[in-house]
Amino acid sequence: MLDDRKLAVLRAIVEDYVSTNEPVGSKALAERHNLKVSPATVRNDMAALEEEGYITQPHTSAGRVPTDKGYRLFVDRLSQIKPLSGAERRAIETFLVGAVDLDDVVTRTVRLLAQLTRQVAVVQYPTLTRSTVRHVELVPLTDRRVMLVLITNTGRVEQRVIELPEVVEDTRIAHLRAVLNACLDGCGLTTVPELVADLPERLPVEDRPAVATILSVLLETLVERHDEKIVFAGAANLAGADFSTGLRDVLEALEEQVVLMRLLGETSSDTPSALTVRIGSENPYLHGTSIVATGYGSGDNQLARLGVLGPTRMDYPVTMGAVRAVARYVSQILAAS
Amino acid sequence: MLDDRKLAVLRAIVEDYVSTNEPVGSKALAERHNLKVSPATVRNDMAALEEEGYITQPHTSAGRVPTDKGYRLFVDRLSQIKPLSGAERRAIETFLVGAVDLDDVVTRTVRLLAQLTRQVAVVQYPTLTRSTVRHVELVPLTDRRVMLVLITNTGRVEQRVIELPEVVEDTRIAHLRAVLNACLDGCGLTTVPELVADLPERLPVEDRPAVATILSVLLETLVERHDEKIVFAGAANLAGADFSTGLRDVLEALEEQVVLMRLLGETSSDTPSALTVRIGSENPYLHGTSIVATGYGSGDNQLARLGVLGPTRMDYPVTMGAVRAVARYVSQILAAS
DNA sequence: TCTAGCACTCTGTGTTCCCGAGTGCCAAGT
DNA sequence: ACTTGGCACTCGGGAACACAGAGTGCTAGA
Repeated sequence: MLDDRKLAVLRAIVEDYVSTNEPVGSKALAERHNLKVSPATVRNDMAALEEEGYITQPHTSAGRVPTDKGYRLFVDRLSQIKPLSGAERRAIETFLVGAVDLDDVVTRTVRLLAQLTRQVAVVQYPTLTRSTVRHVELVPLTDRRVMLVLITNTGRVEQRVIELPEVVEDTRIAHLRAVLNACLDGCGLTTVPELVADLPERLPVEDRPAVATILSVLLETLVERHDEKIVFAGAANLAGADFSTGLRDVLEALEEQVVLMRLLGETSSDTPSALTVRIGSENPYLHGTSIVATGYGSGDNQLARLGVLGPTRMDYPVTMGAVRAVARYVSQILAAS
Repeated sequence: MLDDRKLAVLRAIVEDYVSTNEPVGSKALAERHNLKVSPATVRNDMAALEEEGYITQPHTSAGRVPTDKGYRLFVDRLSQIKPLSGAERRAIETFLVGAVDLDDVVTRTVRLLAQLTRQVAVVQYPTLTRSTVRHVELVPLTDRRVMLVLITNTGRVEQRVIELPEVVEDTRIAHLRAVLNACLDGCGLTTVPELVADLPERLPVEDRPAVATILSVLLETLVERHDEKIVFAGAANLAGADFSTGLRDVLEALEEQVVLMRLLGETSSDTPSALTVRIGSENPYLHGTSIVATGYGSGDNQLARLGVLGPTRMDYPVTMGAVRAVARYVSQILAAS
């Protein structure tokens, strides 16, 4: 059905269209790529490719443009991920080195990725799910208020101000802190609920109301942040490219955490570290845009996802290379800290 | 030079142009607003206004459009800030109530403001300068690493991982923590440097290298965050409006902290709580856009600034009302917590 | 199976034309 | 001294039209 030459033609069409942004005709194709056949032959192949739904023509007398299906075939079988240049590698290193905390790592990463791909970069904050408790802190503020600070092994810090139901002395707070840390230090966040379940019973009865309040806030913090924060950068790169779906829709999606989450997520959960490419109408919500994403995190402990979003007409090999490289570097940085 | 009627004409021109986005002609003007004069008279006034530079015409046979100078006069003398409707007030309250921490307050505020004004909202994080230390925490991670956590009275939390030059026992860390808190608790951040200056000398000599390291990181944290974080929301609202300066430039400015800072800031520092309106070419960097901003924070303790950014052709009375109202509510929330 | 030739079909562009909104100015009216 | 109606003028933008050029599909021949 699709012999080698037809595939070569498809590849050429995708490459030309991506670089010129204009429908590509048979003549130009036969010249620029050294297929050693005439335009007429190319035309026949194009007719076949169109028949199969890999390409289409905007109007009767125009060149051909790849369809989503065409891009899909191109990504799956006709292209290979392009590794970064040395200069780009160095840029990544200098950019990420010197990040002072997790916030900083995420911010730098998303900007870096946007700059590298000249598209919109999206980075999900590392999820709490797989991380462990490094320290729990209870800071007395007044005699009725304490601040709960939760520090995880990924460097994330969560804090909450808690109104206590009754006055609690500082020494008791200090005791409770010690108990909590003894109980939770180093434990996975998902196991926290069971670990603290019997805690009130092991403490003096007069402390129980306060403990209950504190624990409920602690648990709430865990669940609440379970749906994660996502940041993006490079919106300016949208200005040039035109989307079939309005620019407005894209910008709205970017600011809508939930939508963004679904765009990034929805991965084949068996291999989270693999590159996911979602092309055009394969996406929920935003048709007309493509997404290249991957998980990051050290080794088998995948923390979250990052990726870029751009027009369907994007340079997939280069973009995939950049996303993969950045994910690796960030994983490395996070593992080291 | 400018009698009352001419001013009324200018006001009418601004209002019509803002609502229709089309150059407004003498006939339509005389009809829609009940100036009780004929189009011809209006034309004479328009000629005078144009002479003075308050309005201009895109081409010879078109209606008039306000100039930056015209908007300036309108804002300063011809309009009054429009208070919010009851529904809008309630929206603000329900939106801001239930924010769990400072991050959350800022995030909700910026979204609220964007939604309310249908433009791009910008909020600067409360600055550390005027705030005070509520608690300093030192958490041992390994025997060579500690985490420094700084909590301020505005609910802000800064953390840093510190590599110590030598192994330090946990008890010493605990002691140092106590010393630091005794020394700094409740003090203004700006006074921290002097307060800790003689600290190494008051401690055992063998601890001094570690203390020096920790203090340097602490001081660095203070200065570094002095230039502040800024967030924005509502970029989707840019999609409709067209800017004379390219959309791309605006998006780039939004992602460039430094530029955004200068746009928000640069206020008459004597009355930080007053509304600042910067119109078109009055802005640095982004001509063709206007900015309505104000300081927020409790009473005389102005913490930071917030505002909105939009096309020069914006509804100033409404926008100013929204900005002022949101700033007040946020100040209230922050003061209460 | 490939190639060359040919007639056909479009889009995009440049040209021309014309309508109408809006203006500026002048002379007459209050 | 201001206001008003009248009038000629200007200019942008849309409609109508022609046309060149790129690209295609098809058929016949190598």
